[in-house]
Amino acid sequence: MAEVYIRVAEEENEEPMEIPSEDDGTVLLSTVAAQFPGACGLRFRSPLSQCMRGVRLVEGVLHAPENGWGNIVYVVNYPKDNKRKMEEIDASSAVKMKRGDMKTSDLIVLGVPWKTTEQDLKDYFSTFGEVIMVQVKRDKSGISKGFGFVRFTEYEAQEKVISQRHMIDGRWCDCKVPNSKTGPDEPLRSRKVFVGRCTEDMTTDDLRQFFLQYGEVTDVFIPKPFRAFAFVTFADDQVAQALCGEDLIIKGVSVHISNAEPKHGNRQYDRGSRFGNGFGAQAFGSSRSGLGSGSNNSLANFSSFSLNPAVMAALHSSWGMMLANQQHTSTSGSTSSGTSSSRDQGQSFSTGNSNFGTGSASLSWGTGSNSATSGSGFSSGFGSNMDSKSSGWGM
DNA sequence: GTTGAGCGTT
Repeated sequence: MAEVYIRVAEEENEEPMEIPSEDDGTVLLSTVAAQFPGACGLRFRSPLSQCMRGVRLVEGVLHAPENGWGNIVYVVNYPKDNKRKMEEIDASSAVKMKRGDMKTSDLIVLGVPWKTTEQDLKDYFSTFGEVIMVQVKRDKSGISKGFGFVRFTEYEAQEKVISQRHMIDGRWCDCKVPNSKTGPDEPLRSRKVFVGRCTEDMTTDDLRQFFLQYGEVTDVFIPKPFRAFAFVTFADDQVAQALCGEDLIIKGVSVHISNAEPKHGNRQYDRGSRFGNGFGAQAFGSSRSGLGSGSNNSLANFSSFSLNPAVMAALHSSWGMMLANQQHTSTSGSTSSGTSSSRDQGQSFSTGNSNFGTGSASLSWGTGSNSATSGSGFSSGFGSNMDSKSSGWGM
């Protein structure tokens, strides 16, 4: 895929600047931020729905909408919904940059077919960047354990690889930073929430799209077979914590958000994980994102609210809306025949990304008449910057 | 029907 330029502007009708994509067609947030300091994302007006849509952002990489970047103008998102307070933002995003250390690490490759060799893995992953290590884990007799490791030279390649699934020798594989690497230096409080009362028609993409309005989503897990719950992991633990206790409406169904309990056998240290419901006078001690943390004493009174106001707005406005969306978006054939045991490496066809962007407005979440609801309680606290563009953050 | 799969020679 060749490098292209996408048009980006500070506001919808301002003069756009052309910004280069990467070779794989993605655009790095850092590239955007180089021209628009403090930028935290992009949005655009969907030609179909005429609503603003968020550009998918995974670990600093912006992914084109389903039909490519096209010729439309993308609008820069800033923390705190467009009101530039550059000094602060610059400082915090600088911190953020430094913190999200750009070093590569080994990635675990899960679900690798028994027959796949090191060479196969290397051949496959080399399309993303220079591969400096691959291994397939085997038992004493040389039989593959069904997972392996890969390491890239470029961090960009790593991020890209983590952000998608991989078809390797006929199976879908996931790549992640291995458990052994996460935790020690990365605080890793609960960035993950438990989503109870899910219905069977909620796909991982549905959940990802929905929760994107609150913050960057790094993982969605839906147990199979259907068990009426799911897990959603955010990039920012404060977003996750803020949602706990909420009842949110997804596809017309009320789901309940609570803390994800530590997975059995997962020795990640957790702390402060017993919130009953949402906003109890819990000081979220964590603060791994620059937003609203540190230095800004004027927010001290709101310490338990020290979130992105857009999250608050989104939380608040998510009450009465988003009913009416019961249409099942052609995701049939998903969980196909029999339960697959991992022993025989069976794999059900869990359709990857079916309903993104295009599919004629199947997802009208979070958009629409937000501003109508925002007249209530919170507006006093955060004032002007959330009324006109309440949906600007996520979608 | 409200708590997840699988995680590396040491």
